[in-house]
Amino acid sequence: MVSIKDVAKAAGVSVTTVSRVMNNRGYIGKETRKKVENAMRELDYQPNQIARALLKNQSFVIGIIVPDLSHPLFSELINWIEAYASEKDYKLLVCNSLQNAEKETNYISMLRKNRVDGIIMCSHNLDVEEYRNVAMPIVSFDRILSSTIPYVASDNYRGGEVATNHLIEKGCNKLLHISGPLDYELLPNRRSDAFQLTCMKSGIDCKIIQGAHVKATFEDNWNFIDREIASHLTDYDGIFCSNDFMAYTLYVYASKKGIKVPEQLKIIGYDYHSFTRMLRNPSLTTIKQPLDRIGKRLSSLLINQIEDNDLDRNNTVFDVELIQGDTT
Amino acid sequence: MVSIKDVAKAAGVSVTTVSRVMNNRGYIGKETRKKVENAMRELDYQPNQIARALLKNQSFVIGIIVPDLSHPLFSELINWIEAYASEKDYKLLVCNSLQNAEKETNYISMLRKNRVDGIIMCSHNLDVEEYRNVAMPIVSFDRILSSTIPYVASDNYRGGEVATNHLIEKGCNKLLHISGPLDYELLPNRRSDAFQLTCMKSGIDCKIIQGAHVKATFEDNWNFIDREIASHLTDYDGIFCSNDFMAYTLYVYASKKGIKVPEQLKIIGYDYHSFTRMLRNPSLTTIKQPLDRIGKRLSSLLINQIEDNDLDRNNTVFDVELIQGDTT
DNA sequence: TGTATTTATGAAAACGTTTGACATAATATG
DNA sequence: CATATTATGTCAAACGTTTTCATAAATACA
Repeated sequence: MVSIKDVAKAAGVSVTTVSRVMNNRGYIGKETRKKVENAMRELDYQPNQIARALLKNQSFVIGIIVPDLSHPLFSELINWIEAYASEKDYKLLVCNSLQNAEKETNYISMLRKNRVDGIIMCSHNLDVEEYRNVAMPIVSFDRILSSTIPYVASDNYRGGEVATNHLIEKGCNKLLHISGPLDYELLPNRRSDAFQLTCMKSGIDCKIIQGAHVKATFEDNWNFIDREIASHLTDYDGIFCSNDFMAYTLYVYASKKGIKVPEQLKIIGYDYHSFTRMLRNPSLTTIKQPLDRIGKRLSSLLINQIEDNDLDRNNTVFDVELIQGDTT
Repeated sequence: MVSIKDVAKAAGVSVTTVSRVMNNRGYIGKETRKKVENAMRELDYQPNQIARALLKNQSFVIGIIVPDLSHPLFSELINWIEAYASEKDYKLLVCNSLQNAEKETNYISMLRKNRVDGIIMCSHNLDVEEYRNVAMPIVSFDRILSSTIPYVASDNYRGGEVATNHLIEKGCNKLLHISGPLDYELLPNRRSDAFQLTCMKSGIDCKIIQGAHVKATFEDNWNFIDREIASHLTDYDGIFCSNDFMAYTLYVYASKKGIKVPEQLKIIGYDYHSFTRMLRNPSLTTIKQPLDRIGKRLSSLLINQIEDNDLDRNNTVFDVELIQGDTT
């Protein structure tokens, strides 16, 4: 590959001068600049960013770890993160933890070895201390890792509250909530807290069943419903699902069993990612997380940290929005 | 950050020795090895891959350019590519061209500057010569770039044929095909060729309308149908859409207009990505591209090229599969 | 004219690795 | 005992940049 030396030789100047032309530093003669620029063009010179990164100790790469690359929630998030990051000249190294703790550890270590400038953690399979030891700018999506690691999330509590109240307002008396796994202390668990408290406040019968997994296929969800919910499905007149896939599967299941939605059973989901936006038969009532803002915020928060400018570095919680669909 | 020098100092040996321990080269005393390993552990030493990359002229990073990161076709593809690449210790730098020629050019140049080991091109907004000048291992998805750049695709012609014949077998007489943009010479255009030829062979009336865009939302598709198709929708009894989103939108449109699917109108799509796999109301009849195999193949083809081993380097075309859904 | 300032350029060190060329000690071979 | 082999380790160059320092020429100022 052609290096700065080749350019220097071709232009008849020193490498210093070439570097100065590239970076617009110091004084450069008009003639010299032209000679150098011509040489660069003729040789199709591509400055080696790796060398630069080594010297400056800054790679302009940020790593992102997600639990499932093919999940619309995360692919959309990555989409927005990339959009903002690339504006600021950062590139994205994507890692797919597959919800596997060992893989996640390995990815973190890999990112450290590769001297990325920072990490966006969207996958959470480790204990919080492990993230604290990373010693590198981090931001987190949907989980509090430590007081020094900013997080971004939608207002999960409010989302759960809005969803629950919506069902109640629509006349539901007996509510079920299908939550995600509640074992780790994740912010989406607040949806379930809100569900419970809101029901209590309104004096409404309610129940929570765990079972909405990120990586679940339609069949996984279907089987879960068949196993855990089916027998007392008619006991409920409103169900709040912690994600849209589960909500959609539940709709299909109920329909197939002859239960009319929304007349007999009302269903509300959570997320409103690309899948849900495309869905029209029926369209799903759901709670929208503003993935565009979340993604941009994750990037900007991380980049602020990296560049150590004293702009905003606070945890950010975005408003959610009720999307009225056909299922309530 | 702690460097090899710090480890050497802590272990009381030279940097060469530390390097030897890490890479298992040359002779190392048992005691020495232990001392070095302890020092590495104690200092939490992370060998700088950037320095390594500079020296070895190999970054173990591959770049991938897609037209839309949030599109399930590409996020699934990336998912599989990452799976295989990470097995082989390669990392993925993702780029989102947004179907914009200038952005695509910039990304290619960026990837060159960053000395990625190779590029997987899934976005095609430039003339073929531009790719030939890249001077770096490349593989391409769904487009022939040159005789030296291997491509991977599903058997688009066969897919179009299977789809068309399926409609005919189901009794359709007047067929419409909604194709993607046919301007660039892309392999998916073969679906349209196949449609036309198959109809001719069977002596069936047919028409092709361009309009299935990758980045289209439900509304975009809806408006397109409303504008271009609606008035003569009842003229057709079978429609082959070049992607599943268009097929789904069309289904919803037809239903809303009181046209019974599949009784009065049969609809078949193309892709069978995560959106379609989740869809059950109705499930879509479609042609499946094996994204898992395509993704793995793209990676392995590129890595073979990078590592210059004389394993298989041929263009690869994967069989498609008819997925029988409720819309035909 | 003399001197300070501005402009233009180059040499060399540094970033963190790997590696080929050596150096030395210990052990084996003849 | 001389020599070859094996084991262990050190030195320094190299990868492609940026940047500090030094120097030289040109210009400005008195």
